[in-house]
Amino acid sequence: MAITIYNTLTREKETFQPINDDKVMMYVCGPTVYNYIHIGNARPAIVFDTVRRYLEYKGYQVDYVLNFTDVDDKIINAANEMGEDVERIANRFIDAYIEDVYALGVKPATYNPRVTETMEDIITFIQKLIDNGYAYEADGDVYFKPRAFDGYGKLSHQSIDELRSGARIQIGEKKEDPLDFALWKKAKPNEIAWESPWGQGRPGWHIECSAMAKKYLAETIDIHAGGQDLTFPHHENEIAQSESMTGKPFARYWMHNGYINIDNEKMSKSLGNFVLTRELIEKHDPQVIRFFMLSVHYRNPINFTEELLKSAENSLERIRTAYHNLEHRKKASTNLADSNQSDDWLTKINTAKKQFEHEMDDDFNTANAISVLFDLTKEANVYLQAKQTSTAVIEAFQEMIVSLLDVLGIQLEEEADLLDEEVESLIQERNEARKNRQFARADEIRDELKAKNIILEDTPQGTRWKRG
RNA sequence: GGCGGUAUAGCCAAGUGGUAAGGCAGAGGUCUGCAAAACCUUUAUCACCGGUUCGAAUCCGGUUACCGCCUCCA
Repeated sequence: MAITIYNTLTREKETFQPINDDKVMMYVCGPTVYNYIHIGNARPAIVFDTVRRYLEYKGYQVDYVLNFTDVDDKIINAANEMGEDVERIANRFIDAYIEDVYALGVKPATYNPRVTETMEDIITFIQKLIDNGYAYEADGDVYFKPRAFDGYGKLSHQSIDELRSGARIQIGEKKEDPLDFALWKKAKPNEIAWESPWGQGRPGWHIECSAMAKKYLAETIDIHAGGQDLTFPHHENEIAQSESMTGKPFARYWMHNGYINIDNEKMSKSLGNFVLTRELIEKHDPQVIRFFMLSVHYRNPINFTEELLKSAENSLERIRTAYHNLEHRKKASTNLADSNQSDDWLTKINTAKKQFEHEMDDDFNTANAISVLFDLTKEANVYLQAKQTSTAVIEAFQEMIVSLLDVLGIQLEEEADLLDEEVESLIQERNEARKNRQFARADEIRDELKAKNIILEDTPQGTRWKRG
């Protein structure tokens, strides 16, 4: 079955058909690097990484571009406040971004272009827009004229006149029309700047994405993604710039993720309720954070609370436990079990795979895909109740769990480390005690180990342990 | 004012015409020396009103509440 994607441009789910049969060109708007990222920034990173992983799972080669906005007003302000130069600040927070996001299981992008490294292309791009009559220079600034572009408003589904009547648009002194937006900003004295045909200055915010997508991908790309709030004006402006420049559609599918609220309130700096990703990672397993984010459809809002995160942790633990119980049982398994019966289970496992794909095909419905994982977990647990199990079936369960979790970007912990001799011998001693029905001593040992964070579980196949 | 979103059990969350997935939490049971893990059972007519339909959480109209974008913002 084909993948369908909800396209903001058409407001419909559409069958995904990339320009090239086996390759996908995907562009995701990255961060402006003037601070550590909060969990709202982490959501698109996780969500679109999952989209990318699924596309790869389906056999596509994905060229994934995520840009860093490493020069703009906010960074310049931050630099002034901190008394550092723009480049240092940007580098520091780019490193921090990469650290945070990799901890959350996000794969490295194919390209991470930076504005400061794309200056030539940006300037060429702007010049072409001026030459073609879509933009004009005014005292060292360059502005784009949305009215010159026919399709302006098609992404956010606003008519240009309604936008105009929006009371908050202010007329800049140099703009010919209040809707015009900056492609190039003249440098203030002593401000970081680049040489251009219009004098010293730096790019406006929107032009970088148009230039980078073209440079690293193509004039028409497959998927362009970002947070919901970028729809207007950022993405609308990108479309205007790119399509004015090339005369071709900019992106075929536009994807936008929903917001995160904190305790049912919008996360905002003025409310002081934003949660930095790195602080959260210090306190919580990043895999749990990722699992939590994916437990809601990417277009819906997520409410974040510690309680909900705890609930997600318990949920994920169920899958992990099943995996580890399979691992423990594998040692006692043989391949002598009735093969017909095994085939039934292998069929069930394969059905789960198909179901998982079906859900992911449907606009990356990770919430439902996760429920399929729970179904698979349940099947595995039921299977483990059998007196005799087949190694092949156990391994098939494990492989499927691992491979589906991998699509979601979640890895199970590595093989549990070995216990030291002292603990081993305590477990031995406890088993002896149990054999001799000395339960008081047995329980004592169990409590003792529990205090060391080692939890014992007795099964018909022997005692298994895990870290608490 | 324009555009859009959301309202489903104690909590979270899927579900765009056919009689409510899944998870967490709770209760009862099975298994266990006791636990743990697991399994079984158990908890909803889907914000409200009206309409279309043999049939609607799902379509249409209206109401209410909350939220987002229209200005930097994931």
